[in-house]
Amino acid sequence: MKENTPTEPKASLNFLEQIITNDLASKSTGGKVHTRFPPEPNGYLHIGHAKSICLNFGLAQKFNGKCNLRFDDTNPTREEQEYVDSIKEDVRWLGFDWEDREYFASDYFEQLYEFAVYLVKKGKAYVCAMTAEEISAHRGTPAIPGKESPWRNRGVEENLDLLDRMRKGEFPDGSHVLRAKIDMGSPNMHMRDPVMYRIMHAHHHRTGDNWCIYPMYDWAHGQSDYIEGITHSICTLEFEVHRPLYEWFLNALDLPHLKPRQIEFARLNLTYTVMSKRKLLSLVQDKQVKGWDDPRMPTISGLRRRGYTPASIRMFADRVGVAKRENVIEVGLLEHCIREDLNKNAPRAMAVLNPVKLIIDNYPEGQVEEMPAVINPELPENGTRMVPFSRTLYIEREDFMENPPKKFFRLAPGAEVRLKYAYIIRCEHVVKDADGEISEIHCTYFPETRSGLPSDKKVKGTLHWVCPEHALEAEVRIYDRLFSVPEPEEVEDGQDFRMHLNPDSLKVVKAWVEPYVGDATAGQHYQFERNGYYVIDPDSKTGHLVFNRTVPLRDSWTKVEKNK
RNA sequence: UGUCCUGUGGUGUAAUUGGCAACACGUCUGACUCUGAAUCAGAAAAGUCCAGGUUCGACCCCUGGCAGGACAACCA
Repeated sequence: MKENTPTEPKASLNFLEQIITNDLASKSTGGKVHTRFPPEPNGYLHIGHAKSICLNFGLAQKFNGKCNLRFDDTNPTREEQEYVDSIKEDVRWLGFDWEDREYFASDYFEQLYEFAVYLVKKGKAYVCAMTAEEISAHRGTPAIPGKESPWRNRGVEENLDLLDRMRKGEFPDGSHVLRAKIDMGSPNMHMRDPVMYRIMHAHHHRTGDNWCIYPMYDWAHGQSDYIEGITHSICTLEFEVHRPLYEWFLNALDLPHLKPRQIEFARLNLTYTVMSKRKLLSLVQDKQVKGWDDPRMPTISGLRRRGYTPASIRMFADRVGVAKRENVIEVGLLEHCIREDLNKNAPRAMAVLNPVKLIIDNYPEGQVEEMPAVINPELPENGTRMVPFSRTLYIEREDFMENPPKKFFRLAPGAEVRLKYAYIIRCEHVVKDADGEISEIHCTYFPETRSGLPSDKKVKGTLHWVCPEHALEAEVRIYDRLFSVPEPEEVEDGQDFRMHLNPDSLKVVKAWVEPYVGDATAGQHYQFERNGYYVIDPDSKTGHLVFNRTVPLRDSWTKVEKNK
């Protein structure tokens, strides 16, 4: 089937594009742009990472450069192959290609070690035997300068020997570290002799037991960027204070080639959402959600299962923009992006989620008509599907009111509406059960108003419907926002963000859907007309359809009602 | 009582570098409609954190405040 692919030109440049444009003009990066997306494989990617992925790969695309995928795997105690796999799947799913440039910081361990030896020989690094607690105590606070380590002025030969023995495994964890010799009095904490290597006798997912010393982030990252020929190393704001250190290492190494430059941007925040890995993990562990790919999670795998498309997420990343100021994006924008994509591309179907029986008294018993229905009015060339119509139907319970308010365009005693793709009907009377609940709505139909026939008869409302005889039963999972307040992380001391969990974030209902969706497979999107966008969940099996609600249609009627 | 970063409609991002603020989402009207969707037309909404200064002219430059954020893992 044909699909709509939205593209939009962008006039002005964001601050990253401006920097790159200038660098290109001045040839300061050799006329090249080379970025990287550097996840640590210790968890699942979320929508915030998607922003970074779109930024890094997008910038490379826009300026005819390249973008690497690099796993920042310098801490063997937290990282696993499982995460490497999920990250690759997510980046690929988002639509980006790192070609053969799949790298791991752990590939550079040997090179990094040689760099470290160089710094030791230059007198710019030393082995320190203080405990973690002592180092911490000596470091001071942001407002109070630190004190120098007693080991700071050891000779080069001794440092070399100690470093060598650290690598060989002669020392237990925590007994020594290699530190850069910078300035314990620096107002920047990160410059107070930062740790470069720590001893960890741990098995690494890629290097196995080859190493028992592992580089710290600050020591590994910039040098990895350099090794890969990265020109613009784009990261989030919290690394801003690390930049002097990033540059210090690169300078101290007296490197022959072009040095990368670190540029920071403000991370994504979303209303009604938490984004920190720790908090997301706690939701999984406490079983508040069913896993990392629960459709309520802001993880890429969760959004995918929810029914978000790669195009919608890319569009979102484009529209939120990039800057250096803290921001909180309204989820409404994300929802708008998926609606825009799905409106243009998702086939329509009729589904009734909360049925009430409707009987057309003057329609021949036993007769079934196949009504042609447009698959997608935005893509008329995709044709029509046939929907069976009969004397007894299901319509949505909320589409009928015995005592309707004014401007209620739906069904009510004496009122006329169109059944979409079929006939105009008039409600004659209702039948109630013992509890006073409406069990049948009786109507008459006007044969000359059959869809497609010329008829002057006009009605204000159009209802969707389903024929119980032919409809398929389905499980529908109606998802809503996971949190009930815009900023769930804003809690008072002693309170927990989980107090803001939305108790109604998932409702499971039984529904009836028209037959033509029957042979669709997991991941297929639909618009249930007048209701919302849905996607077939991987749990779906033949004979047991499962749909997830991605997002409801905009609804100005219930909005009007609510505002009363 | 340290260092660094950031302050533009409700939200986010612009203003081609000093020429009286634009776009998107949202909101509100109205049109159209066999989806109360989509689409189309229109409106309200900031005078750019504050106070000075430079200038014919400041969101943009200078000075001083104020507010918010980041930084004290052998995490990334």
